[in-house]
Amino acid sequence: MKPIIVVIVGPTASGKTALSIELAKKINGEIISADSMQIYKDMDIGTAKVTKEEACGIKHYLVDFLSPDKRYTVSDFKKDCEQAIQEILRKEKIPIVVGGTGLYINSLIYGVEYQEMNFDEKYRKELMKKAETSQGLEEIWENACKIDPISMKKISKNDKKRIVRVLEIYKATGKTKTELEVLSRQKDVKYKFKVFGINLEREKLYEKINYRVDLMFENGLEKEVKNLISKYSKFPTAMQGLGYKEVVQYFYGLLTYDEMIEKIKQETRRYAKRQLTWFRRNKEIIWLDGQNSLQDNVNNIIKELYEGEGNKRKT
RNA sequence: GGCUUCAUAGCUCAGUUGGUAGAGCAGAGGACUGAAAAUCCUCGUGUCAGUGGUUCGAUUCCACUUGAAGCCA
Repeated sequence: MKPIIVVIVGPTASGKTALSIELAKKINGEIISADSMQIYKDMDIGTAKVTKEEACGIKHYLVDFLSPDKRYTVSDFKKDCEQAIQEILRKEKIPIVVGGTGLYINSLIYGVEYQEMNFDEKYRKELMKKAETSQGLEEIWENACKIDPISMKKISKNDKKRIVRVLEIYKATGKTKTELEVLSRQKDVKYKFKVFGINLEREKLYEKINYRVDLMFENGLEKEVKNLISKYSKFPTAMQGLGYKEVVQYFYGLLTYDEMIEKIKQETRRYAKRQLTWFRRNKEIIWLDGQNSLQDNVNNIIKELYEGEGNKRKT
């Protein structure tokens, strides 16, 4: 029988961290983060990383382990996450995967298999440069259509990143994105995932987000960003983090202090909306009301896990 | 108190030489397989401040009322 893995998703500021820790205490679990920004070291406040006190001694995996000048991708996550799952299971504990990065979550629960592939930075830069002009963009769009018309049906003419990706895949592997996706779905999923989603009324969620951004500044986000840019010289992905780029713009005088705060709040609200769109698509998610008490939601989760087991035994 | 200007979508404002209106922002929905906190797609009816008048017809012209801003006392 496949081991059960608990997965908790939800938009930013919905209360995933607190819930996962309470749950871990109750069911003897350990936590694996599925968050594309919390992986980075020296980025604590802006990513709302768990603090030592919050963690209550519960072990967290895939948090705070990578230098911000390093690249990290879904395929790395998939590999690292499965390794962490193995390790937790070996200790006879229950893995709890928690995070808001939908792409990472999907790679895990749908068992996407990634082939070995080298990243060609020069080629990407070349393509991105071409894509800057509308003529160049048109050109690479046509190339991509010739290589992989099936994938291109779903990709907008303006979606630079995805067009570039189609070309990158072909250059690196000689296969099309469509072919790779077929290969990626060949293996069975190794575990049984129970996915829980936290949701809140939109207004309540936005209030929490706004409050959290204010708190980040009280806790010294500016100082954190200052330290970050003095310590590292390049940020292939870390500077995509919400909050970080806006503080940098503020340092350069491109935004006033108030504009910076408002922009971070707004971008975070939009991000939360995108996350909800992503998770709502997954019809297997069991939704929890973020306004319930932690204990209630922990109990709801445990009940679902137990019922799942019970059904298995009967059949 | 007098004069002037303004009053249109949640906000900032266009516009209609009289035939009931449209941008940006905000917001909403969606997509998503190696950058994903990224990237991209779609969506605009609102007593055109109120009341009356002129007119076949007024958000547009006129009068008054209300509110805001400015100038003069």
